[in-house]
Amino acid sequence: MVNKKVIARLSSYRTALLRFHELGFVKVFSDTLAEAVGGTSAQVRKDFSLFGISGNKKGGYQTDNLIEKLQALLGKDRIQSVIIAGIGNIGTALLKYKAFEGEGIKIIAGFDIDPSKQNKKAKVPILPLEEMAAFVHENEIRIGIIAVPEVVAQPVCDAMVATGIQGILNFAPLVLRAKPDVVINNVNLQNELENVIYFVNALSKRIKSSPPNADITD
Amino acid sequence: MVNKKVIARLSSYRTALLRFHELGFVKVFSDTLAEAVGGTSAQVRKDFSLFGISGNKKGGYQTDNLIEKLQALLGKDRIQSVIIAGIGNIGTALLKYKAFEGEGIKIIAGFDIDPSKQNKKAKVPILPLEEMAAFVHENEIRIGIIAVPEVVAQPVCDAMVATGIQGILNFAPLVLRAKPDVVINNVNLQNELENVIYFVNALSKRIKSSPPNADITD
DNA sequence: TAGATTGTTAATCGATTAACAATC
DNA sequence: TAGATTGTTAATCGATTAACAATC
Repeated sequence: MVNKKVIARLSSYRTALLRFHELGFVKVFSDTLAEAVGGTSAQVRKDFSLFGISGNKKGGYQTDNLIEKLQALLGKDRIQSVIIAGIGNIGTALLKYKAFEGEGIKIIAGFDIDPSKQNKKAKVPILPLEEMAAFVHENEIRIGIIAVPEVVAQPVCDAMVATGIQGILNFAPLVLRAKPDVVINNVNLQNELENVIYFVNALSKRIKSSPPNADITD
Repeated sequence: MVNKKVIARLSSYRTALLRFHELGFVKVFSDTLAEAVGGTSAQVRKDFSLFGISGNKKGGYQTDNLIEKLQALLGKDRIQSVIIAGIGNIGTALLKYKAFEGEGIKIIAGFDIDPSKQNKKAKVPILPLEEMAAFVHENEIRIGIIAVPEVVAQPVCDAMVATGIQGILNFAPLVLRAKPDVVINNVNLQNELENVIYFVNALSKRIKSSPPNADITD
């Protein structure tokens, strides 16, 4: 059963492995990797076997080989070109986000209705929304980021899907709907912060009142 | 068992309910709410019962009463003051993020080592990191956001925890460690995008090759 | 009242972990 | 070889859903 959580762990393994590789580790054990990401060795092995990744019965896993396989699974073996709709606060931050560059993620164009934000000549051109379809076709883009205001997020999503985009990372604070063969990952910054707020409150209440309660899990 | 996922659903219920309230709904059924957030009615009722929220055996739930209870649980019944460390791309975006304002989340100060970013006189002052402890104490801040570069994220986290901050929303691309009574929510933008990339690839491969496979779940 | 909906228990489903045979 | 580690199966754990008695 491959779900979001498994893939998130794969990302974590990869990050840890890059560090191990940097440190000169030629091989790595499920145990070591588990400790690095805060999991169990059984889960590490299970996850790998799910993707047909195997190690050596005694010698663990070859670090570079393992990294390569994870890179391929996560699409890190080539540059991923994406577009972004909405050049506001979040959109601008993502456009300039350094960490994406080193990770093979390239935002190759932005789209916004506001003419004052448009700039066809910039290194990363900012274009009017109407040009999105043509751009997506011409550049064979499959993935888009939505960072527009809430009220226009669903129509912008519909427009993206209409161009043939297959995956969307959404920062607008609502759950976008699309046909089932489009992958949508909703990141809601308010909700993430609300989550922290809830558990901080719950924890401090617990200290004040009596019943100890270790129920807060992920 | 209260975990992150339950609280995330509470946030979703709240958003849906605000819309229903706007539309003039006085009461709402578990069924309606479930449909709005893409869940089941049983789960809605289960979630509520977990927090001692009850409705009427026939009449469903009172919309305004329900909203109020969720607000209180999610800390929306008062202004939540937070600070942010790292005034780079992400940090700046969050500082200006409109959606926070309307949601009772107030970033009341930023911290950065770069003197060119500091500005004690701004409406939201940007201060040197060394002043964080004093500021946190003076203003009784319990929640911080980390948006600093990866290499300094853990030390900044340690510094925050040392000031007494109890909850952290982390955007640096690594899993922060802290003592167990500190709540940490890691949001890794690269990983979120990697997730989309993986499923887009997996989906397109599936179309090309034969075995249909509905295994991609959340 | 009859019908509809809640609240909760029991059943199911899925994900994680423990355990151990295979084997390098 | 002896010891250690993988790969996988079975056991456990936890979360979701189905079902239904209570009841408005």
